[in-house]
Amino acid sequence: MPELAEVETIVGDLRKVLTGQALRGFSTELASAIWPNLRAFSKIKGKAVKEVKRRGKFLIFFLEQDSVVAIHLRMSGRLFLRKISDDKVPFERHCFIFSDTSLRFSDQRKFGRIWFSDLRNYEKVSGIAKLGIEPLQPDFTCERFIGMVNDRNTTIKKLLLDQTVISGIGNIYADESCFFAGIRPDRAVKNISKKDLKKIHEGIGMVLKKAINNRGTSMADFLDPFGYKGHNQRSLNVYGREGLPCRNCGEILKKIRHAGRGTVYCGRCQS
DNA sequence: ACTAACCTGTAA
DNA sequence: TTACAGGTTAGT
Repeated sequence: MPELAEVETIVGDLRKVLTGQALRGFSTELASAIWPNLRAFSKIKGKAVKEVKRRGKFLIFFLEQDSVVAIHLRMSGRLFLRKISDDKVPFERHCFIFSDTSLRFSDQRKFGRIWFSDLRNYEKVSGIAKLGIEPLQPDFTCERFIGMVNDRNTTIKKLLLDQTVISGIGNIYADESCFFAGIRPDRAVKNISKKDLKKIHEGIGMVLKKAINNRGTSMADFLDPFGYKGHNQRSLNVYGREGLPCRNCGEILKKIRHAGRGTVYCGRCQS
């Protein structure tokens, strides 16, 4: 479910509420989803949250004494802030307990993962170490993007979805970025001109910034830690709009399967 | 490079 | 009953 914009929304909310708060405990009903094991998580007790950050689609909690909790929500993961005494949320799998509030990890499909490690190892064990460049950081320049594309035998959508190249873009924002640039998602990157690559680079920034300003895209599932939907679904041009007219030219949008994912584009505006 | 697998639920 | 869902990984 959550891509960069949704994770950024969650991180921003959690940062305000949880920074400085001390953990009192952790419980789970899905031990197979936590690393390394439940016993290790007992060490979070008493440690306060120093910082909450995002890297790609990961949420990272930096705790006192060089401890780190990394979370990946995968497809159906959600995080909710609740009072300790509140009822369980639907599909609740794990719970971080603070002094008054608790952070509930809900995950219908059980794909989400939590890692508990230290500063020296958390990137390695969680997979964060393999992540590519952050698309909203200043070092993601157009020149660097063109350099990444260089010589690759792949399509633009596959490249955008490859977390080891650029981190945080998922199915929604890959399709939206391609629409912005007027490029079909299944175009081979070697056939894309530098001018068009520049438009894709610009599109990535525009699409992601707008989505963050809109607090994420809620098609069916995404909710922020307070249970509210994002509203970026109103700004989407292609994702989820197959069979509807293109907002730019009126042509009916097509849906294909590409990179193993549903892929929507306008056959007239995108080539 | 593509597919199945990980899971559950919903819609066609 | 089958296909598909915003993600990733381990297999052919």
